[in-house]
Amino acid sequence: MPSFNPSQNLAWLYRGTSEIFPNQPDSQGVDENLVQRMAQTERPLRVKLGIDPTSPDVHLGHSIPFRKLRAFQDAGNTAVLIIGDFTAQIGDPTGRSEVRRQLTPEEVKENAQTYLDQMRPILDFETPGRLEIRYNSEWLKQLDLAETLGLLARMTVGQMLAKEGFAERYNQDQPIYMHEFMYPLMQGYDSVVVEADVELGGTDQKFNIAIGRDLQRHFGKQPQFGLLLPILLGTDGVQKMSKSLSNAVGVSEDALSMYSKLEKTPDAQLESYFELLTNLPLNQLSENPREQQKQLALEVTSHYHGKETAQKAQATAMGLVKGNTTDTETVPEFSLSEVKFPAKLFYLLNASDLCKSSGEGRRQIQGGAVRLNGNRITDINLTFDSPAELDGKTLQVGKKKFVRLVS
RNA sequence: GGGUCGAUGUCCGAGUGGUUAAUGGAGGCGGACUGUAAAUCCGCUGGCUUACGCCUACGCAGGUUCGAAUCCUGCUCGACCCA
Repeated sequence: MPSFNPSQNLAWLYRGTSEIFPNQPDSQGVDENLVQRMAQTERPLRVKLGIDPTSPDVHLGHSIPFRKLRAFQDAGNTAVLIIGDFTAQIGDPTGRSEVRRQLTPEEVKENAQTYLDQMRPILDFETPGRLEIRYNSEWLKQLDLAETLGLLARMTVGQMLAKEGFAERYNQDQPIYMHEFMYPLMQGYDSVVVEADVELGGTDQKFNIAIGRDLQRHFGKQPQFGLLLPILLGTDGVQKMSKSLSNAVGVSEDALSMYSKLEKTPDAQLESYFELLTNLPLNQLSENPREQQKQLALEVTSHYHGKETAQKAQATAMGLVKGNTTDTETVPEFSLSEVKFPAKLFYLLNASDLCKSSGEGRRQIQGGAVRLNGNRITDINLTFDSPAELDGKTLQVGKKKFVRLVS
């Protein structure tokens, strides 16, 4: 049973929350005031979060609703995680998404598993009754045409076209396929089936979550609350965090690169990163932005790698900047055994993934970005005859990409 | 179903027979500066371990030409208008 008490500190609920709806703080109604719903419901609330199993790469942006979900778990509620294996075929039409390839059940399962593994540091998987995982193909696959039409009949074309993603695409003369209109309805139907009390999502999910409420009412269920969380901006501080925009910090990245990326968080981004990615009290942060960057990087890296590793990463990162290549414990290794010698330097850059192509490797060398053990190298044709020449040395591109060469 | 227009590199967008990986912008990467931030300035921004060379590129497939992203034919896809 939830041990919720309205008088207790609700900071965990509101921290980093963009909007809760419906929201009538003065109301005693369990359908209008989430606090009342929590207080008056004699069972754990069912808090729903849907995930898209198309890409198994999870970054800090994805972690935000999970962190909130964890907070609900800790308050005694049940996290209902929906794996959107059926909806994944369509894709949420917020962007310019198109028809997607249907994933095989095996792929879905594998992606979902990978996804969950990466969320392990965040979510409570252990406590009985705190986590429920469902695949939405379980019920969506069963819908027949009559039922589907019933769902479609809940919405007008005008309402659909008012949705953010659709409106933009419509105005930009981009194609919108009929079946994409089904996405919000299917997501809403998920809420009906799992009897969600609360659905978490980014602010871009408001429309979909609202439809969930409509459908729940239509099917005679108690409507859910929507709890919206801000979309995390990427490390560029401009666009939302996304792997394809290469401004993301992956939750499964090694400690050093995670630390290094977060350490250069733009000043303007610091506060929201602290608010959304840590539990640190915001009024106790250092005044100095440089110190804040370090604190943030250390804190978040600790979540995923443990405090000790995070501290080592910090020490290594600070050392590497100064050209110190001795304390390289947390620097990823690259084995020279797969390389054919003699080997050109630019080839090594490519092979070790420091550069995306050997062409880029050449350019980086020309641009003065490449260092070996801290010494800048500008000779494009530099060639090494044997692994022995390189064993134990640190190869670096730019300020944050390092690799330790081992034979 | 008919008509009109359109499809170019990560994105936007020039180019409408001829040195050319293809103007420009954005973004990205790198350098200087700095606080591994911002701002600013500068450079790079298809691929290839044998690089004054080879390969792949302007929706797809053919064709015309010494030569095409640019011309022709067919196809695919999109937008708009008409039905």
